[in-house]
Amino acid sequence: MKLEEAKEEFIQAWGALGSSWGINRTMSSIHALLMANNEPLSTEDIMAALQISRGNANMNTRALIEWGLVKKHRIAGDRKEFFVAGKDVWEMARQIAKERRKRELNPVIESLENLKDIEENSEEAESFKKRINDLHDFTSEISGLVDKFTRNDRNWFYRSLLKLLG
Amino acid sequence: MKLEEAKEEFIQAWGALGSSWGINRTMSSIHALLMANNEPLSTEDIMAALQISRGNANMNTRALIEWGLVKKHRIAGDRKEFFVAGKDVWEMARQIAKERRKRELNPVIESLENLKDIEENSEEAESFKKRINDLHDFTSEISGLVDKFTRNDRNWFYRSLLKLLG
DNA sequence: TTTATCTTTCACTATTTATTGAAAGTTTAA
DNA sequence: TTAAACTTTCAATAAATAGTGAAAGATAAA
Repeated sequence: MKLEEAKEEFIQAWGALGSSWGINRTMSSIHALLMANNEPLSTEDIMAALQISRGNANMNTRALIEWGLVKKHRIAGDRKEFFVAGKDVWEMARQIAKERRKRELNPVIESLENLKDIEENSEEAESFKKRINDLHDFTSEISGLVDKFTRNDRNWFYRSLLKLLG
Repeated sequence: MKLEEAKEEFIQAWGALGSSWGINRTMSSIHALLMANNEPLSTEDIMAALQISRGNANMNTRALIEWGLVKKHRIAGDRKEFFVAGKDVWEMARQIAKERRKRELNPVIESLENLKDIEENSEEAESFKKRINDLHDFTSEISGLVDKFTRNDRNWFYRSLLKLLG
């Protein structure tokens, strides 16, 4: 397989993965494009490579920067902004986990906490309360795990993971 | 808070969580509705509770059954089909993890494997190969972890998790 | 300053995804 | 069988989401 061909297929696959995880296709394609290229790319490079508009390229590079997956990069003597993806896969995973925990897990946990004080005591109410409680315990544990993962250095998590995979 | 109010808020929250994870809102709302109600509900109950069409209710209950999150339930003397959600949160999480691994993680791993044989040896190609390799190692490890989680009984995973959280 | 270069915004448009509802299909009791 | 009760399908439509491009906003060299 040729390098360019491989890059394209990778951009394709990564874009598809993103979109099945609620991340827009262009955002993950840009991420893949930057991962596939060692050198920093400008907005225009991205526009050309993915055949997208300036506005779209701009919005999505900014989103990637917000997610901590991409950094701006200045090249001396050039006024353009360039972009590079982080090179460490574990660091990338940590950033994604961190963001998703903040954006999605935390609101649900909060919401479940609010649901705990139901005034009724019927059998139906008790059974509902139990489920909400189980769900709360579960999500809190997952949240704790993700927190450990995002806080600690990757070696710590890696060792634990290996132990777990045993 | 009143029970009915709590149920509605729960359906709301669960629906929102689903849609930020690439699962359609109706599907997760139905799941939440069934989790919130101990008794089996019919398609018509679901239509009425969520104000959705018959076709939509049917498609999404079927999807939930495919995902292993909901079961059909027959009530003696009634020709309708009724639906119930599984009661165990860990079992639910396992089913979801299992499905998503199959649908999303596995195709990416396969795709990354295909990208491994690049004929070029330039510095650029080598760097790309390394990233693909790292990504492959990472996703394979995650896949292995998810596999353990979905295969083993929950006590095993629970113990490991506690160790990890420890 | 001014002006050229680059970035951001946002109303509009296009695309994708979800939903409807009516018709076709299936099942079961009589 | 037949017919009522129920389920499924799918073309049409609606809703949600993503993308465009031109204009406005920055920024920095001259």
